[in-house]
Amino acid sequence: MAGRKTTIADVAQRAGVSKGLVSFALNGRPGVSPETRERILSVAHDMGWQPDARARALSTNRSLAYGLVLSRNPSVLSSDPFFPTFISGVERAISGPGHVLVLSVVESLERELETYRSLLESGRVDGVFLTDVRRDDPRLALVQELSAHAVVLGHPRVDAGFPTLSVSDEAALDALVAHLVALGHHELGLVVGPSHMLHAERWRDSLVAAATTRGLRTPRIVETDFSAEMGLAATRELLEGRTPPTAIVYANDHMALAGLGHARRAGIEVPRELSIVGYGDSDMTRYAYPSLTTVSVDVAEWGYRAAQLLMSQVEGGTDDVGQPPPARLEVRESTASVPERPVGP
Amino acid sequence: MAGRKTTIADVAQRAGVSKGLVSFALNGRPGVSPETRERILSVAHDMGWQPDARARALSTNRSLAYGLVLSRNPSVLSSDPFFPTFISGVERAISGPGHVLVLSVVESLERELETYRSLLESGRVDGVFLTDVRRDDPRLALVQELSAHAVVLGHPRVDAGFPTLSVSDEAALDALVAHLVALGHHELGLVVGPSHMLHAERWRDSLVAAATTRGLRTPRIVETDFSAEMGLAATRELLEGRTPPTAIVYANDHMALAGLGHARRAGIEVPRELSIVGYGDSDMTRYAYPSLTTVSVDVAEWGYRAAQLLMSQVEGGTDDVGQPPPARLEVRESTASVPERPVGP
DNA sequence: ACCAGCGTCTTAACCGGTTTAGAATGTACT
DNA sequence: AGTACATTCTAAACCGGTTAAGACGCTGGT
Repeated sequence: MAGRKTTIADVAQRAGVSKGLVSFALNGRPGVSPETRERILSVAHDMGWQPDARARALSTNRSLAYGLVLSRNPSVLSSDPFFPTFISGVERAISGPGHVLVLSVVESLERELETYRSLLESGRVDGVFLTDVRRDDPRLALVQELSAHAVVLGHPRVDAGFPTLSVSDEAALDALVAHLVALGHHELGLVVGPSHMLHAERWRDSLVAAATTRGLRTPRIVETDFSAEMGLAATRELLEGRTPPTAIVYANDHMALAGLGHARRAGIEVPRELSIVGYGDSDMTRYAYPSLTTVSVDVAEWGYRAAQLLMSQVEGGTDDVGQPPPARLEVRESTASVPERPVGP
Repeated sequence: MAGRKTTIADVAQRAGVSKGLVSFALNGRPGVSPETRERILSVAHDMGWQPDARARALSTNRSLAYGLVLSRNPSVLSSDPFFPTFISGVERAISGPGHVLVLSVVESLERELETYRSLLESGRVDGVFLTDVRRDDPRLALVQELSAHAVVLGHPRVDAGFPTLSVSDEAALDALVAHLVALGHHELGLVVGPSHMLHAERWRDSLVAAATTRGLRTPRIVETDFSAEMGLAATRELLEGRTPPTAIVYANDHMALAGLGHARRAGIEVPRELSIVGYGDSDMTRYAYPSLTTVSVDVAEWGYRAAQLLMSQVEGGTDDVGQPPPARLEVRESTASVPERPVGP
């Protein structure tokens, strides 16, 4: 009894009109008399008609789908709150109009590029999100070559012709440095992300700039891949130096938490002997002890706007959805006055 | 100069054959002479032909896409390592064959059901993953009604006719209880997930069973929604009771970490005065201080097999991919001998 | 009475693949 | 030579929608 799915032709036959008219009626286009439209709609409803996404995609040359490809390695990905949050924002924007997100996780940059290419060339998606933009990122060239739609997440330093959406965090980072300076800190340590990622580079530059304009020495910098493991190693490296920093700022929260764990294990009291600062304001920063001072970024809103921007790009509109709200400093328990004597052996 | 995408018809014309034959050649089907096949393939390659996923989906009635709908609230989702890890496993299985994952995040159970329905009815996906199965879960009826393909993540207690894939954890949970008993613990606290979720219920039952068979009193149980926030509240509730437990087992790692934070804040030393156990073995358990004793679940492998199973279901095959490896107890620093005197005021 | 113009509806092509029926050709067998 | 059969290929229908072009009837103006 299940039978075949009811198609637009079934509806047309039952309503006694042509396929084309049914299509017009269902899409609310003019040229259908009110009574007929009414009848078609009710027949379609009675028959439980649902549009076939594939057929529609083929004839309109629109999939109503958007692609996101993640190339972070699984272990970083698992503890990174960015993507789940970002995605939930994206969904909030696209699910209303019935659009859909195609997500891909890959293990290498080559596969990442291939995946973007195949998603776009096969017409599976109408546009893509580009996150973690790198220097000379081949994805920008690819998207341009395919003259596809894209939204870049990151900072406008990227000179590609794509709309860009970024959370401005200079002010928050400057406020953070001001906060640390007010607490008496002179020696900052920075645990940064991979320098080939533009946003990691920019984050570092913002902090260095804030530090120097506020009269601090150039911070010690250790580069990581954003993983908790490297966050831990970076912490150790910083603390074992000749003049260990009295405050360490991490490029994400879980590296900061790993650093916090290391400090405690090494018998260093946080924040009395060492101040620790995260980035992102993920859920766990609130529940750690001490709770983590961090920089709050409204990632869901970022995703929401990025999706809106991408949709409007595809529609050909030039809607300006506006930039997401700037980052905010969130002072919690992990930062305090600098200890009287430097930490260390 | 970009021009239109090259279609199969372009290739046919250039190779001097019919559309149909090109299709046969490209799909490696018999009935094409070796030389012609060769020629067609090389022409297709030269012209940079790529199949159009939409057209193929329409004519084959297969989208080569699979759906996953998450209905957890964004804050839980952001710190939950399950899904990113699961998804990375899924991707590893499906991306080879060129299939794709459609991900959706919704805010309510009604929307969840609607989303599954629309994904399946519109033909956007060929099958779905069902996670977090609940009692009388309407999704099972839905999938059956649509006679769609699905793989259930969770335990075979579900009597639906769908293939089920679950990580067996009874042995690990029993080993965990044995471990705690060996350390002298008598009073266990359990921080469980929502009781309407079958796997939460099952997790609780397994632990209660292990506890009673090992001669412990029935553990105190507090139910949560898996969020760190409720994990914290549950910890407080347990510790403020008349006879507080000497060990608390949490249904996931980030609740355990929140509990750990609370204990430390309350001046309770872990593990000297209180043992804490997580579940899932997420990355952060290693980097916390003390590092968290937990139950290790190979979620990526679970996702990998689930995807394989789903693909084989859709192909009509009855491949048995086998169950994922069982959970393992991972003893770290957060469990130790029971304190001489009970904790508390 | 005629034509213009409008609103309503149908026809048929089209999107880019897959697939079935059958044509054309060659080979083997009787 | 005639038939049976396999191989290779073509033509055309089909998947389920969208959409351009045009048919048809009605109204109103002259």
